[in-house]
Amino acid sequence: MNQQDGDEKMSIREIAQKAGVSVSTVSRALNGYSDVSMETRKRVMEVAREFNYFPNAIARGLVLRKTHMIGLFFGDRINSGFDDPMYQEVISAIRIEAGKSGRDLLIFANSNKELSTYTSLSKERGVDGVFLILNREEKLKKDQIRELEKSGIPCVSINFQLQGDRCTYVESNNYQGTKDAVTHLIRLGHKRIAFIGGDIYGKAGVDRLNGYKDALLEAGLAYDERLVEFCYFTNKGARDAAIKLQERADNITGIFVASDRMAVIVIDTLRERGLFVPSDISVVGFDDIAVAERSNPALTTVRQQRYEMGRLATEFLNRMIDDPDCRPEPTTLQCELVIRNSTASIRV
Amino acid sequence: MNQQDGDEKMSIREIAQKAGVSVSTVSRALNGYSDVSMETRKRVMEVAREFNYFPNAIARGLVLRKTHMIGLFFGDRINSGFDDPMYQEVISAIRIEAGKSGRDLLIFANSNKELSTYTSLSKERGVDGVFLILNREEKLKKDQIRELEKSGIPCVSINFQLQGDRCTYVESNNYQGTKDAVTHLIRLGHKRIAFIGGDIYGKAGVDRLNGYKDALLEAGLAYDERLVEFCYFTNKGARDAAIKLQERADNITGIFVASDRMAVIVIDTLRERGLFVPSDISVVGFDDIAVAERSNPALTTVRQQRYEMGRLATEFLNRMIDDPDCRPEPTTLQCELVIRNSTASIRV
DNA sequence: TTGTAGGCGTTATCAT
DNA sequence: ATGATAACGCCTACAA
Repeated sequence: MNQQDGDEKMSIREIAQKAGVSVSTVSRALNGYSDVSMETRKRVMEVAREFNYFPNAIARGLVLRKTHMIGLFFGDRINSGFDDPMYQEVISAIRIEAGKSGRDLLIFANSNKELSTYTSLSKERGVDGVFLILNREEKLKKDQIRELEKSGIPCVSINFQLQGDRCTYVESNNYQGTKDAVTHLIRLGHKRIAFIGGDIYGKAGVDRLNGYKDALLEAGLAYDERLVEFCYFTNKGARDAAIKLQERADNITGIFVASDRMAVIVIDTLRERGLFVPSDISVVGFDDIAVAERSNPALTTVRQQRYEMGRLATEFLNRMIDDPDCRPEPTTLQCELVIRNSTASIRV
Repeated sequence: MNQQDGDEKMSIREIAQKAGVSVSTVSRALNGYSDVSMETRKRVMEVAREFNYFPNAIARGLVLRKTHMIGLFFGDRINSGFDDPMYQEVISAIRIEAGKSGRDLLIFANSNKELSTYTSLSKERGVDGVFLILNREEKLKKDQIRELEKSGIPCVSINFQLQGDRCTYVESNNYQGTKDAVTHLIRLGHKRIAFIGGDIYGKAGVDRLNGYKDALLEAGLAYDERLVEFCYFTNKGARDAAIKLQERADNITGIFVASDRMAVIVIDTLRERGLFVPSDISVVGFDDIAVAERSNPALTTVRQQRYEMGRLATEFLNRMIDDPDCRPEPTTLQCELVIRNSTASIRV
């Protein structure tokens, strides 16, 4: 009705009409097929531009079975996804890298679908592939994960294991990172070193515990169960763990904590109880998020390559999407120990 | 081909067949229409569950013209979206609240579409509404924003103005927040107070500058242009601004900085130049992100209601999507001055 | 209460 | 080089 602007509904049909060609010719011209005359193509492109026409991605997705959308599953509010500074940067990298290859991101958010699974949700939305960024969910939703592994949907996870023909994962070297951290404490003269882990159910958790054990072993230090606590990456968990540890085992002089967020809470808790870091106790964290550098004392921690994790994960997913037979090897990224002021030589 | 599991393609047709009814009956049964017998409905639902059937959202979107997806436009890498801790929490809130009303989030990421606009991208994907979380883009992409305002697409922006029948926005009270911060400095005895703004082009920037000016005015202090600097919320910008200010105007004893991230850099820069906070200079930031509390000295700052911004924005967008005639009033949320250790009484 | 048929906007196949 | 036409999976008149 409106002859001024190319607004409102503009379908391929109107473009065809305005350009005086058939619908299929428009499609071919716009999609860069070769079997269309220069002249026609030019005219079609002009009309399309003039009326500000872009093909409807929904209709296209229906027939092509490809949406150029990548799905993103997060864990719960506290532990991952948008709310964890560590994963935020991974996601940010994913967004940028996925964008470079012409894809958008679909964040699965709908919480009214109790019966749905990762697989059914992915199929409903028709995403070309998915990222899994979870934490405790890997234990809680084991069945869903198995289903997804077998679904044939290209899938990459961060910091936990996924196995299947069309799955792979990118992780940090949690073993080495933890071992380096604990060895650092040992070199500073610490012998009673505690371990506060996030969880013990996934590969990452196990790797970290093993890194801790092996560091002790190599230094000829005995492994003592009473020095080990787990909590689900929550503030309260960290606090309780610190207290429990301190009540259960005295003369602890060093603590490895599985995340910077928890490490900071541990330091607060110790301080409340009259123990100062690093003069009384040394603390080393994990992740190297922004607060680590700024907190007081500045945190000694294990840096994960956040951007690279996201970049590589995206590269892997892209490859799997583009080639059905490709299954990139799971990859482990090195961590780097960043020494700041929360660790010090043991007092003599 | 596979008679064991309900995997692979399951369309409404197969369900209809298995249930011994027509396609339309399945559709009606699953969508809770009343004109279908209890018996039939039950059978259909059973078959659907058994074969793990969920209607394809793409096909559905095509015919219904509703995707239950909400689009999200971010600014560039540095300033907003996933990379700014302040906006991350807003986005997190959006995700949760949108999820409650049964919608998923589409993050526009594709960077190979130079010719596209917010409007064309939104129409292509068929999102039901969009959020705009920008910063400097509001200046750079003015035309696109105008187009979007007129497009009829429900749209809510955060911390900047949007006008149109189907647009609204949620902002912080940037004027009052800034005024409170500067007044706080004045009460501490400061008279030479500088202002480092993020930008001056949007309403938020202007409001903050006005808050600064009015605080001075009410205290009978003169406004001095040489005490005002702008930078685009970048680390380098903050650093340069601090240096410029210090070289241009001596005896500054207080600085208002438009974001915590910049405030922290300003403090670093001053320290490098032999000026200590708060003993030599008081600094107050904006946002109250996580580092503010932990940084050294802990930052006095203006807290924005991040979760509430996201929640309210989502509520507004939901309303506009559900009711074409609804246009929620733009809303301004109060800020709270959080006093910590980066501000102190002026030395006598 | 149920089935039939048309259409949502696009691409792909097959003619021409 | 171009044009009909049949999908893609679903919903919704309309008819029965």
